[in-house]
Amino acid sequence: MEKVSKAEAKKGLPPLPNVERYERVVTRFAPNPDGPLHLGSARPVILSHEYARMYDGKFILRFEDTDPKIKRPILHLDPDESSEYDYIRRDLEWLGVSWDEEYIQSDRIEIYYEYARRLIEREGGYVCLCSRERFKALRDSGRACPHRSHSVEENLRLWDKMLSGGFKEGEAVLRVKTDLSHPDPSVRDWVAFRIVDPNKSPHPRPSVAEKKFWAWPTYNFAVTIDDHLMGITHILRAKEHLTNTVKQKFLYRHMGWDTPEFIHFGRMKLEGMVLSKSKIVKGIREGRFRSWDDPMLGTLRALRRRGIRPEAIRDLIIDVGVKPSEVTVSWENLVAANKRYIEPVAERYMFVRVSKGGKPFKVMIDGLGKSYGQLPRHPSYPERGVRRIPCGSPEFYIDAGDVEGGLVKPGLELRLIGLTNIEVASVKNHLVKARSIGDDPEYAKRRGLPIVQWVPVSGAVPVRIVKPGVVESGFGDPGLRSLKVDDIVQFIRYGFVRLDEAGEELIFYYAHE
RNA sequence: GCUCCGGUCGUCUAGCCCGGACAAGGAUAUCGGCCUUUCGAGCCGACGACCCGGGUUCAAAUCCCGGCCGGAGCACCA
Repeated sequence: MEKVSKAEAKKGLPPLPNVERYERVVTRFAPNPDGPLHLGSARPVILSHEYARMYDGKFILRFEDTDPKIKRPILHLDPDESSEYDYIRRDLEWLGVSWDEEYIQSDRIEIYYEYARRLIEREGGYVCLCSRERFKALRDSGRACPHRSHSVEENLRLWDKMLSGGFKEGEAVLRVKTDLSHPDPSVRDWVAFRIVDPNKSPHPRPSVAEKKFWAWPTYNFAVTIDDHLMGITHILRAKEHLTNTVKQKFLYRHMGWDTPEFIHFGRMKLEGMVLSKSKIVKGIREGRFRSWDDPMLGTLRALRRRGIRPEAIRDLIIDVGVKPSEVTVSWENLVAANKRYIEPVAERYMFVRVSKGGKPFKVMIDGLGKSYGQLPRHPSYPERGVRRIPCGSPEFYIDAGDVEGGLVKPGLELRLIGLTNIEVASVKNHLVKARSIGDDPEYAKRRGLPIVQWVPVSGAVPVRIVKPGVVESGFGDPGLRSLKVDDIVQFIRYGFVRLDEAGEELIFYYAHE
């Protein structure tokens, strides 16, 4: 009860500006489907979705796949995906985000063509035949290119030629008239459509490729048309889009449309995590990462595999809010948010590591008068009961770190949690001899004995734990056999882990302490 | 280089628009205590910040100017 209310007590988002101007708040998330989502992309998702929810509005998912050449969309990431771009949908669903409408821009090319025509007719755009270099030279000195003064008729004729494949790549573009003296040269008459040869660079989606489009809208054009057509009222995006907003406002003006509210926030990085798509691709190719869900990565699927809960990510993003400055969230902040969710549900198990060389440390206990140990499933919730851990013989594996760290030495006393107190007699070649000195936990407490975890040799379960950059091996207690894949448990004195694969050996992914 | 935008405890954040009850609040981390058959969780306490310099004002974290530092953009990418 306490913990739940604490997680929910997280402060909400600040109000959105000018909500009263609109009948209903409409937000959207518009990813380029060229890779799975990561923590950075989760920010616009969560924020947009959360605001839509907060105002009982509408949330739209829109795939922006209008570049078949440079940022080629990826259709599938996993073999079992039935439909195109499913990996994005899965990431969103995992995050707990649901959308009211979904669009794919490559299905809407003809719509953009229609609005391009209108733009030309409203004298807001023109077909430019300058080479890239020539236009740049003119633009940088604030001069118009000769095509800017073409008549509407001439522009329409050239536009049709663009559509019908009459121009090769680079020979013509459709430009939006802006301000030739705008301080930012990239704003001056920006490109709305370019030519992409459908034979050389077919769109990855077969249904689109077969239409053989020659003219492709740029991001700024397609976004503006769609945002208007879909009735988006509040656009939340990273501040890398600041100049895009400037550019898009010219198009809104040409078309006679009201502009929505633009809200820009800084980038969000996660300390020590690789988020950059290009770095991930490079790392996978070079073999430094196993795949898109390598535990070193900040992709959502990597975090999920490690046992990070989507609720924690949501809390974190809402806590960070919409500030325009860049933030680097520390891993500890995420861990703290995550613990709030997993600590109350994670049952306790025991795991011991073997030594570096792969050999386990074994302790043989003289005078152990019992055949099982006992551990509460969760110490804070005794009502969940206790687990009996049978031990056929008085032989146990103990953690290599405890022995190597000096906790286990002749003459020293310690307590095997939930089992017994012992006095160590000797330590030789990975074999510890000890004798039981009673089971009383009060004794251990009074004497301040170190309390360590253990695993009975009979029934010990081989365990591997994948951590960022390393894999640790050891044994887990027999109770582990009843776990299912995806279960998150706590290994006592080790940390939280998620069961990833259950075979003869159990493979866990490490979350955090 | 040019054009924008930012700088509050180690980290994240509230406050800044509309100066005063802010000798700056919360979270997390750290340290100490309590509790506990985990070095977990919980509870209590401690530590800890307004980038710097000027100006305006009775009064500045809040307004103005300069500097420094950081970020984003400068594509026929999204």
